[in-house]
Amino acid sequence: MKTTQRRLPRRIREQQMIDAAVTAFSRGDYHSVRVEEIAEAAGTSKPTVYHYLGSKEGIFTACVRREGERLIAAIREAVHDPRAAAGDDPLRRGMHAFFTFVTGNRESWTVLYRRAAVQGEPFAAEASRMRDRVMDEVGDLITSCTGGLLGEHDTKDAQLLARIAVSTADAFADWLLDHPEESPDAMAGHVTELTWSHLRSRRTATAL
Amino acid sequence: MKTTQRRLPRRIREQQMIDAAVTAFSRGDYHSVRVEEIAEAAGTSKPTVYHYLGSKEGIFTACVRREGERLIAAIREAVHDPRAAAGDDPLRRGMHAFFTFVTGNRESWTVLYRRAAVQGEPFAAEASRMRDRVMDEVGDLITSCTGGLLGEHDTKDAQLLARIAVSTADAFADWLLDHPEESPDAMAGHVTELTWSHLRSRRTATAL
Amino acid sequence: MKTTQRRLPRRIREQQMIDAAVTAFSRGDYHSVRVEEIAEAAGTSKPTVYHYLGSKEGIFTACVRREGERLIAAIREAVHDPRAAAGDDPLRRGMHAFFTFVTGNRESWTVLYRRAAVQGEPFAAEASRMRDRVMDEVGDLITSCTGGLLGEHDTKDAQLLARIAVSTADAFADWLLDHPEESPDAMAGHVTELTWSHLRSRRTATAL
Amino acid sequence: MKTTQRRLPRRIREQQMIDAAVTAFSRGDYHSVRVEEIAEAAGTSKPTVYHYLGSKEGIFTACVRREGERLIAAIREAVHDPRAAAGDDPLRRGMHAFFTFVTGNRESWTVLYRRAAVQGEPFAAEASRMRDRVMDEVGDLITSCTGGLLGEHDTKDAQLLARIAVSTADAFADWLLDHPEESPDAMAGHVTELTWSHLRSRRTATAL
DNA sequence: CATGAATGAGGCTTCATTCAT
DNA sequence: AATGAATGAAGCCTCATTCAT
Repeated sequence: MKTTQRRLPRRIREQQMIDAAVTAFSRGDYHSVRVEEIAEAAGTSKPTVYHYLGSKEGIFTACVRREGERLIAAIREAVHDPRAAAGDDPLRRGMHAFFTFVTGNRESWTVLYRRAAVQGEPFAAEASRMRDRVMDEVGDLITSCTGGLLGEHDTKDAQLLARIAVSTADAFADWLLDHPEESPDAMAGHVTELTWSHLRSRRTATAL
Repeated sequence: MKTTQRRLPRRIREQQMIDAAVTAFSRGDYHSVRVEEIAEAAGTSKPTVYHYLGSKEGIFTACVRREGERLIAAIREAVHDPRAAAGDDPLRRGMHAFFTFVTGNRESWTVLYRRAAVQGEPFAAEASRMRDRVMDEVGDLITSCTGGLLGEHDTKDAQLLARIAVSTADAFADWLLDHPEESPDAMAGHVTELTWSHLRSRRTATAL
Repeated sequence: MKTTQRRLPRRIREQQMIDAAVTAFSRGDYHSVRVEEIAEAAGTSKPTVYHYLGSKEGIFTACVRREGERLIAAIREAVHDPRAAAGDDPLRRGMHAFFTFVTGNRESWTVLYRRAAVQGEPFAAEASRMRDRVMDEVGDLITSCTGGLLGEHDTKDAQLLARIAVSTADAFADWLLDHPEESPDAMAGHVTELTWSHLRSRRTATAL
Repeated sequence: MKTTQRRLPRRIREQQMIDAAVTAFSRGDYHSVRVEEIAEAAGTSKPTVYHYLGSKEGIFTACVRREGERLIAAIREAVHDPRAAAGDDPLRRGMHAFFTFVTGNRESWTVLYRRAAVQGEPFAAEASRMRDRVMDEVGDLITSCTGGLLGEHDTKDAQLLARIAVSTADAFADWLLDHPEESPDAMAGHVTELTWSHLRSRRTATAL
């Protein structure tokens, strides 16, 4: 029984396409993905995909944009969550949301983080930009939650810490894949812990 | 005037080809690299490349193998360096060698670490194997240098720490690209520092 | 704000479509024109265009037919113009009308004269037929206005002269594009002049 | 029996390709020609065509260039022919060579003269340039052979006359296709005759 | 050893055309 | 009357790979 409908409104089809594309691009390099496989997975044909998303690069860009925005939104919502307990740590909440996204949306994360690291290919430009925006978001999170802790070079230090946090989260997420017995929540705690620990060690060091 | 010689002995030509290929594969996906461009960069023609390395996959495999072995050898040599001072920390020396390789051989590292992260492509198998061997090497390094510190789950914990160390090193190396004012040596120290710090924090935690 | 009206009577919409199509077909080959662009320029959608004109070939045919008839009608009206002065030369009037059309309706003329010169394409059949009808019209004009001047092979000679007149008019029209300082009227006079001059020279030549 | 050889030197294959392409482009619009048909007609495969000529546009450009140069060379050789009789008219010789080319190389002429008249397509740029060069060549021919006859606006007038001569030759050549009984030589004579007759009529007119 | 010549296979993209509403 | 949705078919171009010299 095919559940995929014929004749869907554009908005829905477009999302299905991006869903399929995220999966495809997470599985292999940009160049190893064939547009046809995306079309089939989305229950349509190549021409429709081109009609909506313009080009293979357009497909990729749409993926990166949608998933990047989702991740950033997830972090922000967690940080500003009005239901959070009063004494709760916003940095912890933000990092938790971040790690939850990274582990719970492997495919999105792979596209965002891994596929951006290619030089000189036009399709990588958007990915690279989005990668930076994500890094900045985490950096801002750290900055805004640790005022004063970092000393003079706040922004720069926060950026480096953000990179470390992100790559650590990535390593943890990878680890989870091979070790399903571990609890993601515990892992999330550790990412936050490590970040805090780095922060504390910065207090004594004049510069990293 | 071409400086590349005609009629070189096989071993030399092969190395030139692999040099060219590492550069090429570091610049973009496996699929975005054309065999012809490798041949040209190596100062030969396509048929010769095929004669020596067999296929595109063979070229890639040769790259991964050579660079992987070089990295592993570099770590081992540093750890067992007979010229090292008596009180010197072997873990520190090993991590330093590792980080030195990662930053000093960007192209090799990119091929080794980034191009391996693709599923379902035959060419990725060797890379994935080599990636694991590198992780294991770092894991062994940690294990052998911290006997007792990690508690019961020594090996497993060491592996996780190795992953974090490697991904952190990768993040630092990236950071260096955007911040040339930082000293690679200082960064190397920090990678080691962070690893140690994680190790210490493990002593108190019941399980990661 | 779209100025094109929705829900127009069929005849009007059809004319708008043909207008748009003539413009489109004058700009490039038959094959370089997309039906969608015609639909858009006509303020409708593709299905409507198909509903009215049947197929791309149908669109092209409609253009050729309409513009061809317009040109022929223009010549005839000029020749038989009841308001023309008594001693006026009908050949001159006809040639003038012809040239006026050619320069004043560049797009129509381009479709009629240039797009017909393709072999083996079904869409060219109608254009070719219309091209011949136009030639014949000019040939008839010459024949009917110069009875006796041409000698025995009247019709054949008139046809050749018609071809020369037409291609000369085309050359003049092209020339006008690059030299806006020239007056179309003067050019029209010259086309007629040249035709007359050829006619006179035929009188003495035994055979062209 | 296939006469086409496998494994030909590049220079030869390239010429065969251009031969095939001229034929193909003369038969229909640029867009109606498929690269594969050119490859087949040249006894090769598409990739080889692309390897040598780069792109469809490159194929077209190569045709226009080669045939244009041939035509221009033919005119020049005829004009400067050292074997020509002393009292012979160079204009007549040049026009004869021109007309001989136009009728004897229908396909080349069609590509040069007809396929250039498309706006806004990149492939037409070279054709347009070559078309102009041919016109200029004929214009120069007229100028250099009629010093003083044209009055003050020599160059401009010569250009207009060149256009008329060319379009007339085109009309004659077309006519010959439908009337094989006519002698090309006689036609060539008429083209020259008409050009001279126009020239003479210019002597009295102050400006065309 | 070395390479110029050649191609099968496959991917991106476009377009005329139809359907269902 | 009108159109948003959808696609089969086809064309341009690239690339890994093989021969024959």
